[in-house]
Parts: sequence; C-alpha cells; structure tokens
Amino acid sequence: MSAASTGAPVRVRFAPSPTGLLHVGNARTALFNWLLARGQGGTLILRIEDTDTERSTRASEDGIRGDLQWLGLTWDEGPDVGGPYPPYRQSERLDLYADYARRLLDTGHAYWCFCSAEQLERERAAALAASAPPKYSGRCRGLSRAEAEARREAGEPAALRFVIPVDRDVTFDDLVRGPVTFHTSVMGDPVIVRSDGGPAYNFAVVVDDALMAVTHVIRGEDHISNTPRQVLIYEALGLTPPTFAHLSLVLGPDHAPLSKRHGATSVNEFRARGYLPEALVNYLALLGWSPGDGEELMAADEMARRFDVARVSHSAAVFDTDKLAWMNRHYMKVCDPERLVDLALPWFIAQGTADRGPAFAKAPAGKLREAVAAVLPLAVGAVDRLEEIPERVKFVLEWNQADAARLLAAEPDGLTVIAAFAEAIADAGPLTRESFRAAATKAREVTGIKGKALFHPIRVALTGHESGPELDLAIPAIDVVAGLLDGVPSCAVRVRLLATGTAD
RNA sequence: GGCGGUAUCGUCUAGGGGUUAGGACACAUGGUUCUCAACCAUGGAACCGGGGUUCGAAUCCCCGUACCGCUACCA
Repeated sequence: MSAASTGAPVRVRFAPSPTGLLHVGNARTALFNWLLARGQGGTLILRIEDTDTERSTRASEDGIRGDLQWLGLTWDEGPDVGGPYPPYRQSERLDLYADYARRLLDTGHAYWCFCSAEQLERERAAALAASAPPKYSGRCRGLSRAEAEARREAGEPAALRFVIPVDRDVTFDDLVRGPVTFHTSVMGDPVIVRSDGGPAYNFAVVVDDALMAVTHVIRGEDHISNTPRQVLIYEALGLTPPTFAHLSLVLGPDHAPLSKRHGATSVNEFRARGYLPEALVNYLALLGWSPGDGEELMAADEMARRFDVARVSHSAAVFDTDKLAWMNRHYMKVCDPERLVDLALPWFIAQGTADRGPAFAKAPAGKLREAVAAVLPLAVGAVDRLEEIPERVKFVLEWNQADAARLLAAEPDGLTVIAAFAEAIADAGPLTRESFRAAATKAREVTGIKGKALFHPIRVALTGHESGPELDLAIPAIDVVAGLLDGVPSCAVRVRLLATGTAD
C-alpha cells in the first residue's frame, strides 16, 4: 500500500479557482483526491481559491460545485458545509495571511519590494535575451527595514517577497514520481503578498494547507515547479509540509494540453451532451490509473477501495472520446430503466420543441414518461449518448404513409409481401413478438418469399425506414406509443394503410 | 535559454533482468436462416535512439532525441 495508509487520518483537498467551468483535467484531480479520501476513510476538503479577484466569480464557484455534485464527488468540509477549519474561501481568510506574512517579515524571511511592473518586465526581457534565467534580481532585498517602512508610510506601493535561501537543494518526495530535487539558484524571490494586499498563490496554499491540516496534496503537474518554493515557506514558518503527489496532465489527440479546440473540455459540456456521470468518472479514473488486473468497468466506490496513488501513471494521457463513448454505452445499458427514463426525458422535451413532426413533447404530460419508457429499449446500446436517443427512435412517431409507400415501391416484391402480411394480421390487433412471427410465417407461406426479401418490406411498412432497431423490439414500442398518443398509427394500421394502396 | 518531469500497439494501460510483451478502446474480417447498431469470434498492431552493466536489457545506469511543465504582483 502507499504511504497514504500509514499514520494520521488522510486529509486531502480540492482547491479550484472559480474563474470558469470545471475542466475535465481538474475534475480528474478532484476525483483522485476523492478516491484517496474515500478509500482511506479520510476527509476531502473543498477550498475555493479566489484570491484573483479580477477573474473569480460566485457563479463559477456555484457551477463547479454543481459539477462536482453531478459527478458524485462529495466533500466533507467546504464553504457550503463548513468544517473545523473555516473559512473555506481564500477571500475570507485575508486576516490569516496577513498574520503569517507578518511573521515572515519579522523573522527576516520576507522583505518589501518596490520594483515597478515595467522595471521587472524590462529585466525579465533582458535576462531572456542574454540566455540567463529570468528570475527576480533581488534588488530590494538589501533595503533596510526602516527605509522600507518609511517608503510604505509615504504611500509607495510594495509587494512582499519571500527570501529564497542561497545555494541549497530542496528535495521533496513525490508520491507518484519519487524524490524530486530543485536547486535554489534557479528560483527568484517569489511575491507572497501582492501590492494590492492580496496573498499570492504560493503563499496562500501553504498557509491554508497547513492550517487545514492537509496531509496529502494531490494536484496537477503544472504545480511541481512551485513545490520547492512552498516547501521553503513551510520551513520558514516552522511547519511540516504535507506529502505531495503530482498528476500528469490530460492532453488532446494532437498531444497538446486539452483545450476548447479539441471539443468538449468542461464537465458541464459532457453533461449537456448526454454522458452519464458514472461513465465520465470511470473513464477519468482510468486516465492515469489502473487497478493492475485489467479490470476497467468499476463503480466509484470500488475504485476507491482499490485506489493507490503510487500506482498512478507518470506520463501524460491523451483523452480518448471513443473510449468514453464506449463506456457511456455500457453505463446506459446497465442503468436502471426508471432512472434512464428520467435521464432521457429532458432530451425528448428539448428536441421535441423543434419543428420535426409529432414530437413526444406534444404528448399529454402524464403520458410522455410512458411513451419514452416504451421506446427507450430501441436506443439503448445503439447510441453513444442520451442526446442521440430521440433521433434514434423518432421513426416510431414520424411514420409517414407517403414516404413508406415510396420506399416500399422500390422493393421488388414489396406490395406482394405487404398484402399478404396485412391479411395475416388483419384481426391480430396490437402486434406482439409472437403474432408478428406468426404473421410473417404466414406471409412467407402464401408468397413463397423469404429472408431479407420478406423482412425488408415489412420493416419499411412498420417503421418507414430501411434500417433501424430489431423489429422484435420496435413492434411493441410502436404499439404502446400508438395507444398512448393521438396521431401515432399502430403497427397494424400502418400495414393496412400501405396494403390498401391509398397512398398518393 | 535554464531547471524539472515524462517516454510499451493509433489511444488508455499491465508487466519489469530470461514472457509467444498481456488487457481495453479504435480498426479489419467473419458469425448471429431481417438490416444498421449491439453482441460473439478471429486478426493486424508496441517496448524512442545510442552506448554501458550483465551469461542475458523492453526492464538497471549514462548520453541523446522528442514531448510536457515551470521560469508572473495567475492559480
């Protein structure tokens, strides 16, 4: 087992910035935290990192929370549920940061920097041009405390910088990568308090993770280079760093970090396209993790039971929509029928408002559910997403006598077959699988036509299409819906209309 | 540029000093006395390159290459 199973109870956190939608890459980070917490009987904290007041919005925070809930990634402490270490929004923890910043200043671990943005940018550009590491020069480090205070009194804007020790190796043991070492010579003194008084990321995380007693920090690989700075801040504050685990990034098919131009990237979009949450969760978990025995289809709680951060892949993974689609099909197949009706209903309503014939949405409210339930088996297993279901089953409603007659005319023995079939089912009433088989058999005996030449015309007569779900499945659905909704002819009626040749 | 990370079928991955290098998605072919789809069967498909260590390297070490990240008063 991983180091996670030893020592104090696991406390992990997911700390999104509320600056937009929840990206699937971040959702995966949240998921891995959740898996560790649930697998170890630990605690998952939701912390909102909204120190970037320019871009953070409450709407985004609400959206992220909604997406996490939809995915089933529950948290134990957070801005909405509270917990023993409030508050859980960084914007509400400013006093805490000020306090710790003061400590660093007082102990000589931080100093005021008065350099202007333009000045900094010039130096940066110059360093880059000279092929030198573009780190902060440390110019203000030499300022005396008294002089700095005087300039601040005078109203000069200043940022607080953390002192990076000279010539030292900083090593931390990454749970997924093993020991990682950085030398301090490549790090400039990072800003920990911006000139507007707000805490900078590298400082706020340290204070928060320490104060919230976080034991494991599981986050994206993009933070790995920040980690040594944070370790140094822990040290300066006399705090013990948590255990780190850095997850590789999620890439698009072109091997570039997954972004909008690759299509859907936010959890929200996947939901809108008709993916089931359990499919997305299962897929995301397998992006970088595997239980090791080839098992792939697993419920979230089972994955949690088997999850081990140490088994997480070191390399970046390409997001494969095909495999996600396969999983989604699977989860639609095993979904409880009642639940699937609830999930599919909104798509029938949304798409029914379009101008495409007698849509389900026009059904009497009480009957819509039953109609969708009757028709759902035709689509399960045949479509990738909930969104595609109405299109797949619309033939049940949209049967059109003229179209069917036209298709039938193209069949060599079309009329002959249908005439015989109609006679065979004349008094059968609603078709069942049994009576359908019997009528087809009779039609074959009468006409001598069999196989595809027999069934194809029947298919056209019943569905108005040349292909589609199995007739055995379609027939009961058509008849159930015909009984429920006005204007939908039953199977028997469809056949009779064509057989009597009244079309056009 | 510097620093850090990563490298097994097209993709996700298992394995890890001696294996016919395994599975899944996708793909191809066939089957299911009605078609797509689904389902089932079969098949093609991989250890980045070069050195070293070793009886033996895809596996350990080094170098190179490629890709990714960081190098912000964004997180």
